[in-house]
Amino acid sequence: MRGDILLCDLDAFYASVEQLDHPELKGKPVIVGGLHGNRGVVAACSYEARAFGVRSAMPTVVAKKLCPQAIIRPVNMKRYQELSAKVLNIYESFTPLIEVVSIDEAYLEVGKGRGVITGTEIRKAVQKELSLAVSIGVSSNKLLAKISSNLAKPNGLKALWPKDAPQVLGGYSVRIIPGVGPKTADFLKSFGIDNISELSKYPIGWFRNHLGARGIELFNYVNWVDERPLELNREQKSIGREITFTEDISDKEKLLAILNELSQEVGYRLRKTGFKAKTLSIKIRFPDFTTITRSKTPGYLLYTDGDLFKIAKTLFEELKLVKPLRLIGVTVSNLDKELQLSLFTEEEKNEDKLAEVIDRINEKFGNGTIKRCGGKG
DNA sequence: AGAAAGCGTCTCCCCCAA
DNA sequence: CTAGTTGGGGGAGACGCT
Repeated sequence: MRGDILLCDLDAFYASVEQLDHPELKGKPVIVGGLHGNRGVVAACSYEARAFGVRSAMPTVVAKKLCPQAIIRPVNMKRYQELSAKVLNIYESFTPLIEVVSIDEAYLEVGKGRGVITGTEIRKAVQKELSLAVSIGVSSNKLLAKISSNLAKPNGLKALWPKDAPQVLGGYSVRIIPGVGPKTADFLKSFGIDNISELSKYPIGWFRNHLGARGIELFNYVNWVDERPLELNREQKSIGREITFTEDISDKEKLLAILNELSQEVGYRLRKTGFKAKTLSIKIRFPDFTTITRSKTPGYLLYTDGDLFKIAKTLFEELKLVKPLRLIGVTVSNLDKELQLSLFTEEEKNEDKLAEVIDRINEKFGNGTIKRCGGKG
């Protein structure tokens, strides 16, 4: 039997960091993101801004109408990553069983019956050491931990166990279930289903018939059954870069030049993380917002800027575009770390192999089993 | 009604081979 | 010999997060 599951979610993370780094913003409506000519959207906003109806993903022009006095800050991803790492360090001092979901969110597993006390201590530690608020949901599975973390916000902790869930959650919209977005909610509404207790009346066959494999998962969820284990070593599956132009672009040469830039940026990040890619996709958005992607898996591993751009260019030209574009992007996926031919020098290669061997042995027999004698490490 | 970033992952569908 | 099944890979788009 596994232990208690915690979902730790930093409150209004980007906005809170801005308020932390710029104390004059404390207590004020803050919007992070939202620049980019007049085409920006809100990436994150403080609770003071939310009081005016401002939300993530809202166009800045709309947010400004709702809250003209909001202070708009650019995204400073490096800083957020730095603080996120510090938060993870604190989590690690409580348990080694951590699944990092995103920059501001992680599942933790602790001893059975220890969830509430550990969660309370974690909240205190993060507040004391980093001055950040973290909301925590506690349960015996990931689903209810996630849902109760949302009920705990802002700056709270809530435990919710499967036996209490029907009573506590029955009246809430089906949208509280992660994975039930606007489309699924609309579909359910066409059957007159709005809230959790209505949905939970349907038998498994109904879910299977109407929603397939996803439906069976949803049936389990709405009965508060969720056996998903924590994924402790999640590896990145794709690397991408995209840009929305401040004004639509139709010039093909210009678009190709931008595609080249983006390919180089993706190539740099690919090599920096030691991956090679099997697949490259380009993404294109037209002024009317219709978005398409096209991808290619050329049969050899991609890692040089030249190869990335070559494929991107081919995909772009195959589209025979005539309309102007609003956005263009490049993404690589099917990442491969094993079969890579190193770009490093021979010496660095040996250095890497040695590091790898040491890592393997320590993994197998425990840390500190072997170490390097002097030199690097 | 009008406005809509930049990441990333998931899921559906198709095709092919065993 | 033919039809159905399964599993993997590729491609496209939906979805979710700040």
